[in-house]
Amino acid sequence: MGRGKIAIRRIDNSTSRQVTFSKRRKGLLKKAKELAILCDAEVGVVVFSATGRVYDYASTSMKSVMERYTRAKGEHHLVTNPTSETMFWQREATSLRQRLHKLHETHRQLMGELSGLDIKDLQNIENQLETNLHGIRKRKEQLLLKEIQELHQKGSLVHQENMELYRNINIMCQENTELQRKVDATREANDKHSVMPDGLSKPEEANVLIHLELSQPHQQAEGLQLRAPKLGFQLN
Amino acid sequence: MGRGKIAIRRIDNSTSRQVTFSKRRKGLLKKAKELAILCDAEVGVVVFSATGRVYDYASTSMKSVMERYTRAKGEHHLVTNPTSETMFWQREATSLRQRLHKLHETHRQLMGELSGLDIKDLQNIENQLETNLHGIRKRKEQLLLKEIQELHQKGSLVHQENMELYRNINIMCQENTELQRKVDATREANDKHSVMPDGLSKPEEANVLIHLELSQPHQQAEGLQLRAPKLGFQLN
DNA sequence: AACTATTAATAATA
DNA sequence: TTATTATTAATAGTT
Repeated sequence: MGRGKIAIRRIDNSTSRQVTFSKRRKGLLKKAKELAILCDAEVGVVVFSATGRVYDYASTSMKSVMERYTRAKGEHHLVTNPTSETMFWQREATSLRQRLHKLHETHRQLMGELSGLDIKDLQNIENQLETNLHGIRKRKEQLLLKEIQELHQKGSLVHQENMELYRNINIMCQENTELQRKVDATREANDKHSVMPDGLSKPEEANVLIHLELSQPHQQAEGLQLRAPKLGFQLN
Repeated sequence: MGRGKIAIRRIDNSTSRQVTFSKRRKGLLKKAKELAILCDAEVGVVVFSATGRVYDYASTSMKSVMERYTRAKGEHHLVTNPTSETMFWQREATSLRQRLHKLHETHRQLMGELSGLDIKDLQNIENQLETNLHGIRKRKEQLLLKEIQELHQKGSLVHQENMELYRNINIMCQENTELQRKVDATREANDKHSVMPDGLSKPEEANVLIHLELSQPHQQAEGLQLRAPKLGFQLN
């Protein structure tokens, strides 16, 4: 795969050997990485140049790769004879790794990895998903309903407060009117023995107050009709 | 460098992942070997498949490579120290346990364990599930359609066979009739110089044969009308 | 380091 | 798994 074909034997020319080493080392590590990613494999590569420099790649960690390797190859004595405690943890790790792998598979299936499944498998997963979807939606609905209920309660409280305020306003209005009447009555009594400075000003003031007295209850009733019934409906 | 370009990420399809693993593993080990030979390097490669199988290459020996590596990387006696080895596996187990736990959590959520999730979380999961459900259904539909198509093809073949059989029957009928005519003609010739023993038997036989000859094509046509058009419609 | 003409690897397919 | 083949990727030789 170059300008020419080369035989696979030690390159004599030192320079071109160096260059080739650099290029091919890069290529090898790249391929190792790709293999690990594409195929879900654990990969470790170690390269020593002729001059003794080290280059490496490990998809997980070189330590993990080496430990796993020696264990898989049954060459424990290469390292120190493992204690029973070490062996316990090794077994633990192996077991965990298997469980993890299995769960991963299952999870992948649920997440849409469907190749190699027949109709029956698919049907099972579909049912499972539908059940879960139902659960999710039910839960979501519950949460939403709860929130709505809370909002209604708040609304109801505010509404009651409103009612209270309207009542207060009404009372104050009536008090106001009462007071005005008293004021008017007092003035009338005074007018019997004092000259009126302006013939038009008093009647006008009185008219305005009467208008307010009559219109206030009307506005109030309208306000209640607009809000209270609506809230009442939503509460159910 | 194949029929198409592929992105470097885990291959979903399990079969093609396995095939790719096999090919690329071979390629990687070959490249490692070439690098070692061409450039006078010491090379070690270890590959674990997703299922846990080990593959390796070492230009010298894996033991040599690993020892040289650990030496070069800073006198890690960790590997040879039994206590640290135990600790390594403990850490490994802990790490695996954490990953397992996390995946379990995710999985549980997907499987309907919903406590502690807010509306937003739920919405996300719902969307995820819906997407997956879509995928599942699409895949199911594909499989079913494929099956239907295959059945149609089979039906079509059977139908063609039927047509063939009908044709054969027709031909045989005609031959039969022809033969009968010859028989009749021969008998008639014989009758000219021999006395007929039974005046009714000959004409009856002839009638029956004529009836068969006429009725067979009729049944045939009916059969075709019943089957061919139906298959034709379903095939589209 | 770039640049390419070539070879090698391999993805899709059977 | 194995084989084939159309393409892409790697790289040998060169600048």
